[in-house]
Amino acid sequence: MTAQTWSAISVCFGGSALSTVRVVSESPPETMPRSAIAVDLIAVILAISDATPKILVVHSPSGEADDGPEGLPAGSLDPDADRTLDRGMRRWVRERTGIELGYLEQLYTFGDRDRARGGGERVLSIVYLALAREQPVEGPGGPQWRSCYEYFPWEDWRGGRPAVIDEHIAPALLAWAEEASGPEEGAARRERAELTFGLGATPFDPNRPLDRYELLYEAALLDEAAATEGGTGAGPTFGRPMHLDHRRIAATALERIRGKLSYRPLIFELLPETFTLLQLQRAVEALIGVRLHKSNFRRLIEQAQLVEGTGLREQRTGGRPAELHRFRREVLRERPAPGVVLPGRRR
Amino acid sequence: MTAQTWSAISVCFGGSALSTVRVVSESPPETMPRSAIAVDLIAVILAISDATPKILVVHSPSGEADDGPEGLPAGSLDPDADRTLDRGMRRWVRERTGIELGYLEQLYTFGDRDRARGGGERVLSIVYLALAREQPVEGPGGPQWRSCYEYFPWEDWRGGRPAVIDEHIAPALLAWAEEASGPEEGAARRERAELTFGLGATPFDPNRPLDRYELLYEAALLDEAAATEGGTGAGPTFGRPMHLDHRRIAATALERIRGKLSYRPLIFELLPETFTLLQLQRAVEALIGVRLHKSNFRRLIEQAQLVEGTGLREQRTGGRPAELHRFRREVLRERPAPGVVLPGRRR
DNA sequence: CGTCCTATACTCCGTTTGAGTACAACAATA
DNA sequence: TATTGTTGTACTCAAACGGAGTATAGGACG
Repeated sequence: MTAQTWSAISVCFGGSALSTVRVVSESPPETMPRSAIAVDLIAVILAISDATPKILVVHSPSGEADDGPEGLPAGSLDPDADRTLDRGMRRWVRERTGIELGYLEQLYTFGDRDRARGGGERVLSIVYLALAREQPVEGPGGPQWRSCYEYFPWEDWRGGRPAVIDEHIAPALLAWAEEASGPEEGAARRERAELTFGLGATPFDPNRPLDRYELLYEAALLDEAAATEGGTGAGPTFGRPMHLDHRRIAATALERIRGKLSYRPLIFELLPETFTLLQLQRAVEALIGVRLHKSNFRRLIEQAQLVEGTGLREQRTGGRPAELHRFRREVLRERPAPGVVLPGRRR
Repeated sequence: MTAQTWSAISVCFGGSALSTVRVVSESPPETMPRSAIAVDLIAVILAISDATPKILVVHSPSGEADDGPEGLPAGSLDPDADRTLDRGMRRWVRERTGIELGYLEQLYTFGDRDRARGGGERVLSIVYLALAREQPVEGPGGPQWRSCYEYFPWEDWRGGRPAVIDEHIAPALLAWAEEASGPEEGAARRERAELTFGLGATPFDPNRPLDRYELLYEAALLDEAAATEGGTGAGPTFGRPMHLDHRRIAATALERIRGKLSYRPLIFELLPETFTLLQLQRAVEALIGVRLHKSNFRRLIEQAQLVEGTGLREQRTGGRPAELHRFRREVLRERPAPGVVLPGRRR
C-alpha cells in the first residue's frame, strides 16, 4: 500500500454531513467495501448510414464475459486530464475509437445502486450523447456500428406498424397484465401497455422510447430483466440485449435525440457536408422512425431556410438528379429554435 | 488512519485505463492530492407564491464565508443509503429543509475542473430540479425562498421589456464588444449580444436563460465572474450573485422548466390542489416571464382538458368569484404531451 | 420512343393561434 | 343605491400552419 494519493473533500457548500472521498491510483484492495463510489464515463455515439441509425458498441474486453452481449464504450474519468467533462469525453473517445466527435451533450447520470451487477460499490456513470458521421472505427474491444433498431425493433415504424408489436409484444404484455396480483393492477397494467405501445385506439408516440423500454423491462420481456424481474427467464424476450443497463441508456439517448430533433438542427451533424433533400428526409425518418410526407417536409425545410443549394447536382442512379444542399449555419443566428419537426400530434 | 473502508473499482465495462477509487468516512488527510473526485448532490427547488417564482437558497454554513452570497442546498451522496439517486435526493431534502418534494428530475451533472474555487480536487455535482408548493422551511444554514428574478432580473418580461436590459446590460455588452481583440471578434460579440438578449430587431427567446447567463459571465458582468474573467472587478454587475457556480445552475434550471412547461403538466406541481384559471395563468406567466392572452390561454386549457371544475367558487376580494378547478390526472393517460404552451414564435 | 424514377412546384382545406371585443357577475365604496 | 373596479366568460375574425394530394420537370434505361 504505497504511493497512494488522496485527499479529503470538504463536501461542498451546504452539506450537513461531511464525508471524505479519496482516490488512489494503484493496486487492488484487500477488503470489500461497505461504501464506495466509482465514477465512469459512457458514450452513446450515433451515426447514420444506409438510411439507418447506427450506434457504436464494443465487445466486452474481459475474457470471462466474452460471450456476453456487447455494450457501450465506457471508461474512467481522469480528474486531472481535462478542464471540462466534455473535453475529457472527446479526448477519450478519440483515443478509444479514433472517432472525432461532432455534436456532444450530456445525457444523464445513472447511479442506481443495483445497476452494476455484483459490485458492492456505487457506480456513477456520466453518460454523453454524441453524433458523428459514420466512419471506420478501431480500438480495443472491437468497436462497431450496429443498427439501433436491432436493439429496439418496436421503434421502427417506417415500414408501417412493426409486426412484432401486435404479434408478440402486445400478447406478452397482456399475459403480464393477467399475472397481476389483483384485477385492479391488471387493468392498470393493460392500460399502461396500451398507452406506451399505442395499442387499440391510442396513438403511438415516437418520442417515448424510454417508457417502452421500461415497460418491457418490468414485464420481464427483455433479456436483461428476464432472470431478475419476476420472470422465469423462459418467456420470450425482444430486441438484442446489451451489457448491464446499457440498453436502457441507449433508449434514453434515442428519446433525447428524437425529442431534440424538432428544435435543434442536430440532423446535420449526421449528414455529409452536402446532401440532397431526400437524403436529409431519410436521415430524419431514420431517427424518428416514421415516414414523412415529402412535399410537406420540403416546405418545412425551405420555410425554415435550414439549407441552401450548391449549384451542384447528385448523379444518381435511376431518377432525376437532385440538387446538393448544405446546412445554412446562419440560421443559428436568426431563429431561436431551428429544427425539423415530426408530424405533430394534434389535439 | 483507522477503520477506513475502501475498494477497488474495476472501472466498468470497456474502460481501457483502470483506476481505483476509494472512499473513507473519517478524518482529514495529510497531503494534498494530485487527483481526487468528490461527488455531491445539489437541489434546485422551485415554488410559486405571490405570482412569483421562488427558489430555495441557504446561507453558507461555514463561519468564514458568512458574508458570502447564499447558495443552493448541497450535500454529500451516501452510497449506501438509497437505492436510487432520486430517493436519496428526496430523503436528503426532507431532512435538510423539511420539504416533501413533489416533482423531481435530474438536471445536469457539473464537473468542470475550476468550478470549486481553490480546491485541488474535482467536484462532481449531480444537480436535481425539484418542484414544490411553497411551504415553511427550516434547517441548518437558514433556508429561505427568494424570487428567481432577483438573480435574473433580465428574465422577467411580465411588465414589458425589463428596463435593465436597455439601460444597463446592452450598453455594457457593447462596451465589452469594443474591448474585443479585433474588429471581427467585436462584431461577433455584438451579434451574440443582440441574439441572446433580443436587442434591435431580434426577438427575445424566453427559453434560453442559460445562454444569457453565460454571455454575461463571459463579459464579466456578473459578480461571480467580475474578478476572474478579464474584468477589472470594478465594472457594473447584474442580479444577485450566488455561491460558486450556483447561479449558473439556477439558470440551467430555469431554462429546463421553461422548456418543459410546454409539453409536460409540471405547472400543477406548483399550485394548490384547487385553483382558479387566473391563478393557473399567473403561475405559468411567473415561470416563463411573459404575460399571456387571457382568452387564448383559457381556450388552450379547455381544449387540452387539463383541468376540471369543482363546483366550488373562490371568494375573492374585488371581482367576480372564479370557479375553482383541479388538475385532471386522466390527461396523462390520454394525451402524449399535455402541456401549457408559451406564445409560439412563428416563422 | 416509351417507361420508370425521382425532383420540384403548386393547390386545397380544415385546424390552430394570435388578437380583439363584448358582456356578465361580484365587491367595495361613494 | 348607484358607481366603479376587478375579474370571469363568451364570441368573432383573420392569418398562419399543417396534412394530404396532384401535376409537371428532368434525367436514366430498355
